[in-house]
Amino acid sequence: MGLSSRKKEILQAVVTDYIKMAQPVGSRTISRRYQVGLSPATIRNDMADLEEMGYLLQPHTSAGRIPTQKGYRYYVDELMETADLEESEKDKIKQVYEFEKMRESEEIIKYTTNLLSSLTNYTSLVIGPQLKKSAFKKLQIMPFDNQRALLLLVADTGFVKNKVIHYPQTLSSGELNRIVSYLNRRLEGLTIDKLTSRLISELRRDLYHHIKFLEETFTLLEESLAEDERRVFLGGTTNILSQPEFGDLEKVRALLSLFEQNALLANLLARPVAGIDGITVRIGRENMLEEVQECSLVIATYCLGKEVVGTIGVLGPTRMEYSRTIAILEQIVNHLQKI
Amino acid sequence: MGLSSRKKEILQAVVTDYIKMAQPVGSRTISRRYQVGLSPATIRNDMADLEEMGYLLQPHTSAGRIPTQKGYRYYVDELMETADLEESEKDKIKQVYEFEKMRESEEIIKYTTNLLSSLTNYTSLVIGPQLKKSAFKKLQIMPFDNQRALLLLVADTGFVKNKVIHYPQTLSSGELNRIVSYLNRRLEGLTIDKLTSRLISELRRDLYHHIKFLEETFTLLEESLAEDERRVFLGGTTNILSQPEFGDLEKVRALLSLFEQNALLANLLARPVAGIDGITVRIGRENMLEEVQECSLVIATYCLGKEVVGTIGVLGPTRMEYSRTIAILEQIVNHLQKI
DNA sequence: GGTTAGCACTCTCGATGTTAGAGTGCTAAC
DNA sequence: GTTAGCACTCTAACATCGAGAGTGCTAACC
Repeated sequence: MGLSSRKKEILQAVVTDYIKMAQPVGSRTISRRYQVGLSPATIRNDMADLEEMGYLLQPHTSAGRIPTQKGYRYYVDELMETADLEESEKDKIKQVYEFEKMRESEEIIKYTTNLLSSLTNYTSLVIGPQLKKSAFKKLQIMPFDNQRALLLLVADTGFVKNKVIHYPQTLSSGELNRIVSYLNRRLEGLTIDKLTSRLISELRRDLYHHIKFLEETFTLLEESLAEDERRVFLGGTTNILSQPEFGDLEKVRALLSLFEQNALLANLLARPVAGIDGITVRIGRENMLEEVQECSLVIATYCLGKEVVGTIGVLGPTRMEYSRTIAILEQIVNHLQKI
Repeated sequence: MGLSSRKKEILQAVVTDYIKMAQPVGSRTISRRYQVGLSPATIRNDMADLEEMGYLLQPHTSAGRIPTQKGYRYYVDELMETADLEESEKDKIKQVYEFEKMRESEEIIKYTTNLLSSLTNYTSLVIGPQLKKSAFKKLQIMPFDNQRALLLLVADTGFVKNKVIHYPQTLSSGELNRIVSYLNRRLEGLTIDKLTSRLISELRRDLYHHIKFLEETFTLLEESLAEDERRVFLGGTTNILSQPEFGDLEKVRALLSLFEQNALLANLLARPVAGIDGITVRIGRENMLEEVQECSLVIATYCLGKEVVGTIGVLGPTRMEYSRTIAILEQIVNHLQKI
């Protein structure tokens, strides 16, 4: 892609201006607003070339140009300068995580979504640390009456899953205790994702006379795995409505109903092929879902220790302030890693 | 309000037709579509009267009439006929609750919101059984290491609240156990809303050397109270977008951002002065929040035993299918009560 | 007196026409 | 290779117009 340095400059100017103004940018605008020292006519020639190469397009014959998705991609990969956040913004981030330091993880996630959406003015998506990756700590059964009991599953990261289960009246409390302590012995210290169906059927064999009762227990375990993976927290879903590209109610509808479908969202955030600094940018049609083909998604993953534990992303129009968004994500991930 | 029976008939026709068609209804339409046996001219006269009395209004001089909020109120209170649901709809409701019978309460709530919004095509709001009203079952502390522990609060309805707390290293495990069992003894069987600040300070006095540590425990208790009361589950938030009255993006924005604010929503559903069958209808400006002054809210409460435990509501345009919505709510509440 | 037919009037909505402005592409000069 | 000039194109905004729907009023009718 050997773009001449002048073409790069012009492309950069177009993208920058369009991101800021949300309006097709013409040759005159560039020559006035950016110190390229070129006349509109020259710029026009280069813009015509850039259009032919697929980086720009004209909404109609006599309008300015707007970047294509290819244009944004080139901008993100090659032209974009890294942004600096204002001190006040850095402080804001810092405060949130200092103030909320000792809260449980769901709280942290919620605060993160809010923070992220309010800083970026786009929609934020956060997937928390996965139960999957944390180690099994304890399983406990707490009887209510002689039919129902509360089943608790505790992970060493402080996660708790709970479920009301039914158990056979024939089961004596001594027997129950033996089963529970047996399960605890077998599961001790395992990370949850080791709890495969193989292990489960092994356990089931060992405890075969209580199958029905245990079934519910295992169901909970399996469910927590599946469910946990999919739970996406959203923030600032309305922010995206103030973007001029969403003047159309149909698009809004499509997007909002996507927001109601956790499974799809989880998919959207999944498999980020790490780019620079572990941040991935997906522009328009690079996203698989049709509803967001006019949107861009900036995704970061954060780690505790070595494992990737969470994903955090920002969804905005393709005309997104990429560099700023990336800077904000980096800051936030930094703070999250410390917890 | 002595409306002549003919005027009632006409008012009813206007409301019914407008609810179905979403278009101002004229005198000709009424005389054709409804068998009142009157000429348009007569109807016009009565409509002019109804307008003067404040039940109808004209969007502009030469359009048909639409009901005012006063008109809807009169319709709901006096004219509306109770609707019957289709068998298939009743079945749908039945199936959901049979299939999900044994699930935990959060699941039930989620399924209810979905069911309700899909049946009505409006937005559904559900507040679950309040932790407040359930009885304290057990408090448990599970140490992770010598600084942090997991605090579990279990209610007899199967609710679990959990929090990671920090505790002083100086605290021996024997002492910890004594404290926990002391708290359990004191709290046994109390409903959570009895756990007032008076009781807390009493407990605090008794255990004054461990104040700092316990502080976090009590904070959790108090938080669960407050938080729990506010948690509103939403369903079908996008449904409302397909209503013609929300063609305006600004209204949509206002409404959707309201949906993000749980506290406001909880307030909206609060203090329903029970009407017929425990169902309350709030039309337009009868709602306190500005964002929903062009919406109507139909609220039902459901009970387990004697206490009111939950609230369930439907938010739609003032031009809502009141009778149908009420019928659906009644059905669902019936099923909920059985659980 | 209540009801109806007739008619002139009003207002909206969509289609059509017009204009100003922005931006282009091309050509010719620098 | 760059620039100035100019004719051309397209959109967005505004005004104009006619059709259609529905009204209010008046006068006739039962």
